[in-house]
Amino acid sequence: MKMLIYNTLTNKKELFEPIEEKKVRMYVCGPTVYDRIHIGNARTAMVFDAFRRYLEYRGYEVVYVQNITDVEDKIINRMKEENRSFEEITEEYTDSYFEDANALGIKEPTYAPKTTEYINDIVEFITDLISNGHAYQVDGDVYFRVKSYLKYGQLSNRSVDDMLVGARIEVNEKKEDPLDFALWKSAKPGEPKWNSPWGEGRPGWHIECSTMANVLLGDTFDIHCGGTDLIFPHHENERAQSESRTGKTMAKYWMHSGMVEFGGDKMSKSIGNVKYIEQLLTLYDRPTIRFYLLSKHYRSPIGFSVARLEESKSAVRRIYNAISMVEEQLPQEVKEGRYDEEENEQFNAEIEKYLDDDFNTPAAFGVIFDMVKNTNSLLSSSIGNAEKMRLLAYYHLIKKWGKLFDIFQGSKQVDNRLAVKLIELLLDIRQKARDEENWKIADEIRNGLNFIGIAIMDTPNGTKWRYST
RNA sequence: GGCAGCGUAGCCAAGUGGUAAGGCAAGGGUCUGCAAAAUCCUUAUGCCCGGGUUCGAAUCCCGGCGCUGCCUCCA
Repeated sequence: MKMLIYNTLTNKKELFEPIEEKKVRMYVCGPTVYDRIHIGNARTAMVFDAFRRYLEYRGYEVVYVQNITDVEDKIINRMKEENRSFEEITEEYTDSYFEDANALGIKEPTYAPKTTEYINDIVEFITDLISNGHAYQVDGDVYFRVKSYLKYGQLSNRSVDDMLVGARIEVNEKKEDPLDFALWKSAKPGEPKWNSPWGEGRPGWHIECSTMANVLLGDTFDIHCGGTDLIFPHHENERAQSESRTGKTMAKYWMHSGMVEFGGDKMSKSIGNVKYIEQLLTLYDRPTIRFYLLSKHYRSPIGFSVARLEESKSAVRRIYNAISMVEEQLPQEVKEGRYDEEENEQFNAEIEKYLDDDFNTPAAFGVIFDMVKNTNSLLSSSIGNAEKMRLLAYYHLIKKWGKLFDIFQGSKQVDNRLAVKLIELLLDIRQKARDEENWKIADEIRNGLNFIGIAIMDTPNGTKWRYST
């Protein structure tokens, strides 16, 4: 097995070789808890969670760290705007993050460290940087000395000289150099604060990730992930801090997921095109949203629109229908669990081939649809035992990958016997109406059931029903 | 201006040297009392434009054009 991943640090696909043979340690930049998460936040979380699932499928033990940033300017702004306490805000949005992530089928990280619980480690980290000359204190602030880290700019492919040309660098007379960034900020009245050797204050934006990654994953770990918008300055600065402190490589591979674009504009708070996951989940189910987000390569930008979600909904339904039809037509064989192993292996290998190549989920989905097509084709013709075994090979394989990526739900289980009996009763009545060619009554029942989410299919083998999405 | 990347059918999207996967939509069948969120088939002599390399290019090189992200709020 050879797995390739695109490394932002080198701008090319590289053979993935974890530090420890069977273990992968990865860090994903998680949410700042000042608001509900939107589709863009969800993409990053979902893409790397899916990649984690695949690594686990491939036999790696994955230590997956995704932080919760609960100290940050945006939280403080929100505090002021809403006149609420710091704790109220961070607790509310930490809870809502996990609620939304859970609803999307994103697995719990191995560790979900919060900045506020690592203040001592952060202070220690900064102390080390000051003592080895990479940081300096001015009044109650501490800044990182960018020019002391020779590789600064390597991750984001820019030179220190070019950065100085940019006009957006904040003028701050306390800094030795305009490029230097804050490790520790002294507290202003009313802001959350912690004690430190430099006085009361709070950590800067980047230091918490460096610290928590170091504590939980060690000086050098395998993969550092996040959205492309974090490459600069966030990841560049994290790397500078960490490597200046340890003198070692922080992360072997840097993976970045593309942005979600809304109407040609990036989904940012300032534009106001926010689609909260909370809202989205009332309109589309989890498999549809997951399929949508995973149906484009993780590194490319993805357009967000109702049309795209509708497409995904139809596509997922197609997979689901094929699976359901096999279960309906071959219930006994499905239970027995036998299938054509050669056929299964062949298609499985193809899916793995694509996923091994920089986690190409859209290409892998293509293979699933090939199997769906084969399944439907076999189902609609009279077949012998060999074909049946092929059919079952597809069935089990589609279910396997569908489950791994959670892109379709299994048959929706009916948990209400009374409801089922009522549906069956209505279908009996409808059948009687149909026998008498009373189409008005028959259609009324069909439309009525349809309205409450029950789809009716008249087939040569009788009337079938299923839940529609 | 700098850096990274993108431009493939009506829409979405794989493919990065060997002759264009897949999805949605559409059209035509099947099924049906009519239907369906069911199913089958069909749908790019061509991959932004112009050169070049090659037996062979969507794929590599050069030059354009257009688009996106980042350049201290961002996942």
